[in-house]
Amino acid sequence: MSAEIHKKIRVILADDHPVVRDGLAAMVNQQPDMEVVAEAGDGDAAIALYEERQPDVMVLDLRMPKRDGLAVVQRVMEINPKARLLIMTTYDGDEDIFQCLSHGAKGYILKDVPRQEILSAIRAVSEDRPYTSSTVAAKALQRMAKPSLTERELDVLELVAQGRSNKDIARRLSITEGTAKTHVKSILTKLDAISRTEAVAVAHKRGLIRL
Amino acid sequence: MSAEIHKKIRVILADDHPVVRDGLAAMVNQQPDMEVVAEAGDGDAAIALYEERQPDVMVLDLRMPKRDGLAVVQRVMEINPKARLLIMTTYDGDEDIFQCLSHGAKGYILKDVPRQEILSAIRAVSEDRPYTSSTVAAKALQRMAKPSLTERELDVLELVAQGRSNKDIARRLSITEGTAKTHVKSILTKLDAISRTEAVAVAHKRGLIRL
DNA sequence: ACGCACCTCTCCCTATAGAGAGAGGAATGA
DNA sequence: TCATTCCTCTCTCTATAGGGAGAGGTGCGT
Repeated sequence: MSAEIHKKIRVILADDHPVVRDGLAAMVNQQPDMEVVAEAGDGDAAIALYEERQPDVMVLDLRMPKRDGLAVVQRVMEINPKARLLIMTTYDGDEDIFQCLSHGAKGYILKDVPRQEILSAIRAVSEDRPYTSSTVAAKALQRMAKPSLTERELDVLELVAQGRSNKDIARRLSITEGTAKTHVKSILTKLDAISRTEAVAVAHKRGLIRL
Repeated sequence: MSAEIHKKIRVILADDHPVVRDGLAAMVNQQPDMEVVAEAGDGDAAIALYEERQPDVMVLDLRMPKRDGLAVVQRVMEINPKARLLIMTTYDGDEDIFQCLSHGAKGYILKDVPRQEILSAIRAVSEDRPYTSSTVAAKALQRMAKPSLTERELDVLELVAQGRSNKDIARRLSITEGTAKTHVKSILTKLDAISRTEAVAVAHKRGLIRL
């Protein structure tokens, strides 16, 4: 083996699909300048392995069992504010992108990008350079111009998305029906929707809710 | 243990994520009894390559550009009613499973299964034995007890899911509002939902609509 | 102490949704 | 031919949704 002066980029892969981990690991380990030091199949494992192995880069899927990618980003950034995290996922909703990037993820790419781009992204992030494709970045910028929902509104939105009536929502949240309507109304306004069903469609597209 | 004079199982992989194809291809090619003879990144390519290479097994993702997995199943079964297709996807809705299996797919597995199970499934399907994990099979059976939506109802459902009003739906489908309401009503009955928003939630869970 | 955002509640009003009970025409297959 | 399913349309009636315009309480940061 040729003695490299520089250390290899140490990578952790976190994705709940074994096949994806295999594919990525093979790609990464084939590169002379990087290596996979651990793999995680859920969010808790990702956090534990991050602390244990202190990798240069962690590649994260968003939807994982136990703890989703965003929660992992938040926790890891608490542990190490200089962590270098690359989100690699199929979800391209404004909200997911915006939340991950604003919580400190260094890059965000979609799973359908060509092999080479994934490796470029890992290298960029390892050097603390942000890597986000232009379409993804555009969505994050769009999202910044949109009003955020409050926590309570998100509570209500989730129930609306389940098809609950205002009366039902009120009961579940221990508020009056009128208050539930008030929340629904501001949700409609913020999402620029005419009906609750349209609000659900918009919210889903933006990644505000997971059905 | 009979001498292995048999030809290898010839496999085509169809998935729009290069990483997944890589992972699968590596796994398959590592086996002594199977080999990948082609890879497709979209539905049209999958069909074209199937005809050209006549593989023993085609592994299919459901959501692909140009033509989705179900459409590929339908087309390939027309071309060759004895085709051996294995669906490998993240979507576990009743409808997807039911439709694929009833159109002749031999197996249906989820992407989060362990490596070994994927290989077992490919071997089973290559021998024309059905392979479907118990939880997936259970959903297909559940689905059989549920009423199907008509084509027109699916048209309406899609617009309902976009948040359109009955009046709007009527305009777009060139029918009266009353007729739109009739369709919505039977959708609600068939999906066992109280409101249109709940119907959308149920339809999404079952895989009747893609948001 | 003040503004500010949020959550809560109220009253009134109109538009829409959804239940119920039909009925006619077209296509399909037994 | 007959039975069935689907699509279309009509009617009435009630419940719910959603717009408008407030107002009182909290907690927060300045």
